[in-house]
Amino acid sequence: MAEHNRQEEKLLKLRHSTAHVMAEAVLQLFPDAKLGIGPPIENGFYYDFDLPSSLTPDNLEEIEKRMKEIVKQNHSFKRKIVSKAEARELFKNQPYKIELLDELPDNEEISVYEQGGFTDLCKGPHLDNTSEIDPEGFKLLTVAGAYWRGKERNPMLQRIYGTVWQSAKELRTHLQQLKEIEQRDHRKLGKELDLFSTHEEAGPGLIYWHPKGARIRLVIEDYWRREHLKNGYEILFTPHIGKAQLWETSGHLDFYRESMYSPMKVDEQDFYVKPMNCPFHILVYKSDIRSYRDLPMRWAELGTVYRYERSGVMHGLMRVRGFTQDDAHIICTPEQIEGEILEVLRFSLKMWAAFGFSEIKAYLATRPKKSVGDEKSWSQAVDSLEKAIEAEGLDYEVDEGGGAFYGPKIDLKVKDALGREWQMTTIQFDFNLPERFDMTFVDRDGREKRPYMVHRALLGSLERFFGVLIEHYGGAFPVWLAPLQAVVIPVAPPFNQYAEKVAKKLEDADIRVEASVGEQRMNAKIRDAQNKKVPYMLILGEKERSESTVSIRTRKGEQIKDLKIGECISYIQDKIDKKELL
RNA sequence: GCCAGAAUAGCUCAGUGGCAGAGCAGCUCACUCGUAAUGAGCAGGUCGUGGGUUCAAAUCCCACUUCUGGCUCCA
Repeated sequence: MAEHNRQEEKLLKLRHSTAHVMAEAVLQLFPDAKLGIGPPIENGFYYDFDLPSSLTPDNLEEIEKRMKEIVKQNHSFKRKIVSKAEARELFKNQPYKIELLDELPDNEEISVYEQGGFTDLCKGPHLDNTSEIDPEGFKLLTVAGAYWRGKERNPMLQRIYGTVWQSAKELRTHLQQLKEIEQRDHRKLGKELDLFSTHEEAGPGLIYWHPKGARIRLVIEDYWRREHLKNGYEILFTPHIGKAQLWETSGHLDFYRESMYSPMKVDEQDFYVKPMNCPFHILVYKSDIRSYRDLPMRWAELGTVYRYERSGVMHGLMRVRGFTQDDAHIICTPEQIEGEILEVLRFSLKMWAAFGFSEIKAYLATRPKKSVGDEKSWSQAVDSLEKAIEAEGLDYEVDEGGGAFYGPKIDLKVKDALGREWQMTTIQFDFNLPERFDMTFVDRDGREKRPYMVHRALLGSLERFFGVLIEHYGGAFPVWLAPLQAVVIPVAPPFNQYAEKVAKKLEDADIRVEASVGEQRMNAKIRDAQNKKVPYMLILGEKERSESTVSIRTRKGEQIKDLKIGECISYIQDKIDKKELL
């Protein structure tokens, strides 16, 4: 562990120091550049510059070349402590640095690092010498706009992102990884595999599910509904729009308006498209007097919501304006809450396992400064969340004060096949809506009491989940999810009839299958099926026809020969039932 | 929303002011072929949209739309 930390520490220094070298190179090439900040980040570093003109890819190459020269000059990184006045003199031409200086508390030690002719205001730590940077171990990747200190009112600087590693070999591995990420990009695969699209003429951030994508969604939804019904949930369907008054009661028009689509006027009334399902579920709750005997209520809905996202933030399926949440609301008594939370967490983990995700980390967000609800409820809520995480033995972090104003929450991040974390599941207390809607239940003592309410989405949204799923599997879905599970390929046209017969039998056994009886040659058909990432290709010719068998070729290229048709069907069905990859 | 870049055939892309191209996919025809591309032919475009400059615009300029990389945002 100590060794691990030392490695981390070393990488951090390397990255931070390379950022300084880049800043030096930029200043040499553009003496008027004003420096922002340049920290190390995951896999590399960035540095922000205020420059009179925008940087081009050619500039990046120049900068990179200059950096290599600097590195080879073996400058040492020298740390110096200076007074505020000295620092101010040192950075008199660097307004952003002066701004940072001004904000440092007076008692704090001010350090600067110097290498070659370049000095930067910096806490450190750094390497001892530029020679510790492998000139073939780094690469500048992209240039992007970034607001000074992340504030929208501030000027926009140009940020150069770079990656740096201890050796050229590690850099190559990282670049290979970036290529792999690009290959698996759900937008690219979505097009190649004909899964979904968006349309310029119809509006951004709105997803069209094509037959193959929709097929996968159907399988996901079917599984989701069945599991919910098996786990004590009821399923609701609610409308897509509601009157302004409803959103006033819920508080959405006060706190969430900028994320909502503009209202439409119908019969002199303003109607809003729903950005959330909760108020609708609450209306169902309030349609009757509820007894403690009725609780807990667990109501789930695949509810399609629309939220206004700023134009620059949309991203494939991951960030959209219209999406379907796998939403549910649990309404229960305070005594029931601990058990309910534990059940939700268990259910969630089961769901993730089914879809092939096993590395999961929890993030517990507690009470922020501004919040509603009493102290006792909050601490009970946080307590039940924490207990559930611990009972499931999940790795977790606490985000102190990171909860919403209306309640604490657990978010789950799942790790995909490339080791990237995605925030998906959220389990969220709500002390606000039950109050606003005056939700009650009649308790054992005959008195009306306020129930607890928990929002939860396991997969998050179907769109985003689908995006993650595509990238996790690189488009090669496990058999149970694959839109097409098998293709029957005759070696030549005379066996078309037998191919169709086999396909029919699989179809009767609920396997999604096609007979490839076109005029192409067998090799072309195999290639075609391979490119579509169909799990199984069933090859057949004279031998198979005479013996009523097939030969399976998996998309990994493995062959299983001479299976009777019935054996082939049970083979595939078994893989489907067990939710295996192949 | 902001900064920067991009948009050419269904897809991937070439084309820097002078007749709009290629490969794949599609269609037609031929072929009895055993585990990743058989061959030949045909068809396919208001060069994202609108305006401007020019004898002439895919190409230069302006606006808009959408996408990409970031920033910001995500009660």
